Amino acid sequence: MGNPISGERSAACARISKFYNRAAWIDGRAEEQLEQVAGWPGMTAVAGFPDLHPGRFGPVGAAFLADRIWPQLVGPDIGCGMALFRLDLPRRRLKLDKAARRLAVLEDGADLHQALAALDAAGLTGLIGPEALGTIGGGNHFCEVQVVDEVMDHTRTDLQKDDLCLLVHSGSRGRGAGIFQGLDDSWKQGFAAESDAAARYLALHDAAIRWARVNRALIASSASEALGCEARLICDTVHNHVVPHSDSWLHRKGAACPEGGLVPLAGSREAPSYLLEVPDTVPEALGSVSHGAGRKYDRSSMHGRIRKTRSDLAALTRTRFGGRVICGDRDLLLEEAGQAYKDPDQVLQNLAGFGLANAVARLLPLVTFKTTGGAA
DNA sequence: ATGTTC
Repeated sequence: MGNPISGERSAACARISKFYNRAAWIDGRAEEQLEQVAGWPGMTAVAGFPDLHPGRFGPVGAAFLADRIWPQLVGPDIGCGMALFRLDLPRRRLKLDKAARRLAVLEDGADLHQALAALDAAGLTGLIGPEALGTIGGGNHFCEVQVVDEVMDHTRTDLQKDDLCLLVHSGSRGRGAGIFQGLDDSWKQGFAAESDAAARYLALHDAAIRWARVNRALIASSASEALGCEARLICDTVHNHVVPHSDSWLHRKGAACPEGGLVPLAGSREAPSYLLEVPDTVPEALGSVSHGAGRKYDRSSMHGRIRKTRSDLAALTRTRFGGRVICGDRDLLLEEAGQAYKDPDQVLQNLAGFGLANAVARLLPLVTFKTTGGAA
């Protein structure tokens, strides 16, 4: 990665706060990245969370406070986030294989009329189009039916054990990536807060954020319609964005911004997810918290960790909870295997230990939808 | 991450 300003030595390193202990699985390269970014010009504070892992331009699972805007600390998927919905479908009415088949409608995206109406309601008409709206995308994105396994704090939710939920992880699809790639090279040194380049970036960024929220809502709408029920939003939290924060700019990269004091923490297809309450009482955490378990192993290394026989790959489509995984892309199926991710219970233990979050509910995966198609 | 693509 390296400091993007060659030759310029930063006067001082930002304050670095690490919210994990020795028991946490942290890749040394991610910590090196955290320390390097802390030395970038104008950086005043950085926070690393227990899901920390290496990224392209800096670590993922971290928040960065600076006097300028660094688009690479938001990354290409501007507006990516996790939205959790409650489904008004009794668990006994969910047939896993039938649900798995019906969720294939997500491959098509949203109905065009519905998409245009949703964009209009979000004030995006004329700013950003409906193409790919309602689609999940690739990588770590998914739409997952989950069941509430236990409610730990009934004061923060009306969820009950055995309720069904939908967790949607998606972002701005090609929009954010296009915005990032379309920037002139001056982004490599950060945008001065008052510059025209910053204003142009922020306008596009804000539209991508809103588009990504609409995208998650439409994914949930399509999924719940396919399952014959309705989805009610619990919270929708963004984890890739830059926002004003105490006279500076707060960058979140794989670090969630709570909504109504709540955040979903995604586990994996082989591990629980959690609904967290975030008291926001630790200023060094920069109003942020983990959005998931975090990768343990990078994508390429997963190809050497799992055998690719027909039966080994078939085993990846069933989970230890008896759940289903729909992923017609063989590479993606193993790159996103449960073992590629850290233990969410360990992540939660660290967050709770530092006073950043408490578990409200534990949810188990039942149907993890990625894609029907892809590589043969 | 990606209207990515050997």
